[in-house]
Amino acid sequence: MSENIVQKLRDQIENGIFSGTLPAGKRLDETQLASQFGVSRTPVREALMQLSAIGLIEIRPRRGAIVAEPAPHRVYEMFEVMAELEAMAGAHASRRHTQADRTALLAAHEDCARSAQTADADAYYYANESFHAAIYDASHNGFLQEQCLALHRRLRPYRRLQLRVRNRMENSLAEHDRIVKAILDGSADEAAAALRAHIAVQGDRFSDLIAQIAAGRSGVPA
Amino acid sequence: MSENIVQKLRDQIENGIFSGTLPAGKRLDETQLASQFGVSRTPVREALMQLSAIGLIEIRPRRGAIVAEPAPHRVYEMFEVMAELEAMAGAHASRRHTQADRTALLAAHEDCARSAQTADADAYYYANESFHAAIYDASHNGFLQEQCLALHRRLRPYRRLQLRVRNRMENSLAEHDRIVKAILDGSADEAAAALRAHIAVQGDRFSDLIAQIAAGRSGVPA
DNA sequence: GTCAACATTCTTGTATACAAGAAATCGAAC
DNA sequence: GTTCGATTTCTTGTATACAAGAATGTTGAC
Repeated sequence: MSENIVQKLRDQIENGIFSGTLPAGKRLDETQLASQFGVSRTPVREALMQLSAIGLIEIRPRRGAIVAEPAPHRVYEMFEVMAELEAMAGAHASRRHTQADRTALLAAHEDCARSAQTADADAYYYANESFHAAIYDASHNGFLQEQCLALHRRLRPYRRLQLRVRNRMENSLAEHDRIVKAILDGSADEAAAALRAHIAVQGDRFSDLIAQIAAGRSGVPA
Repeated sequence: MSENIVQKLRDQIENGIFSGTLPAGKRLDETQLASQFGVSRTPVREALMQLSAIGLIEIRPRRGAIVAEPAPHRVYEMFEVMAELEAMAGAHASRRHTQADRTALLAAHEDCARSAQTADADAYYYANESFHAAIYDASHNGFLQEQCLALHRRLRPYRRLQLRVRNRMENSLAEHDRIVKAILDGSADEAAAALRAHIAVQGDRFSDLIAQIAAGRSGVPA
């Protein structure tokens, strides 16, 4: 029961950030959070520090914590790194996968296909997470797996926006197909290239989105 | 002056870990550390949590913190990831470097050469850090730079052991030469390959070292 | 003599009190 | 009317007190 208070707080605040209840730039008052969750400031501070370590919030000395608001170009940089890490995971997976890995990867892939067929964006979203997790798993590099999961998680809110884009699900599924084939074939370079492209396109789409928003803002008078 | 207490504690403990004063597996008693540094337990706890976030120590609920003792294969995994991140940084650097980047990279390279000539392992060690930092810098991807610096730092104690190995400095310098040429030439693939090899060899050497120690331990009766 | 259970002690986890720095507001002077 | 400064208030940073769980040692029974 102990120490889970911090964990719980961390998750709650994190959810608040992902769900938009706590928008970027929002100030996080320790006292207020403490009374809101019915605990003292101590565990709140610890939770905030953990979130700060992940990069989700920013703690400015003596000036409190705010929800981090990474500049768009920073998010793009993160997608660049993510692409490379995924490519690496794919390359290793293609060389090291076991029979169990094959099974898991194919199962996740079929889940994605099902969700795409019914055009269920939410279901696709979760199936997609499992798909990528299966690749990390098959890389048989525990550290790489951790890094990928952490970054994947951190980019979640930016990826989520993108499934709305027209045909994104179909395209994504086609890309998955190429990835699966390469991994099961043991073609490390092809797997890496396919994954690199699969992720890079998300960074590009994110950039487009930002550009659109910027254009919309400056073009249309408020 | 405030908040630096935590920073200071973090650095002190970190130094203790790197220097071996706090060996892996050592239990870190909050009360003891607090009285040792003349502060209360609160900032000590915060420092420990930060170190835990980096992965340098491990906090077991209700059972205190111990200096992390990553399994050798985990360290090897970390070198694998480091190799890929450095390769990525090198590739980007070769495409994006500015005149200032060239200058900085060459200066760091020459520093390394000087240290190697005088066979000054410590000096080489620091020059080498600057050399790699210059590459991260030239990648013009701030997030990648942060990730590289963090991992580089975390692998520091394992890298440090290796300069003692015969001819390691000369070989390292030759590898640096290849890397510099590739980056300044704008040959992204060659830069990536050179850096990947440069780091991978360290992982291999680490493995050899572990194997040697294991063999020595089981071979020679205590 | 050994094993198990209970009690004691030690350490962590949480709450609260206190101190110090930052921000905001109010007032005065230009 | 605006700007600069001081005071007050609010929030964070640190210390300490208290509670709860884990580890260890002792005692008793088999």
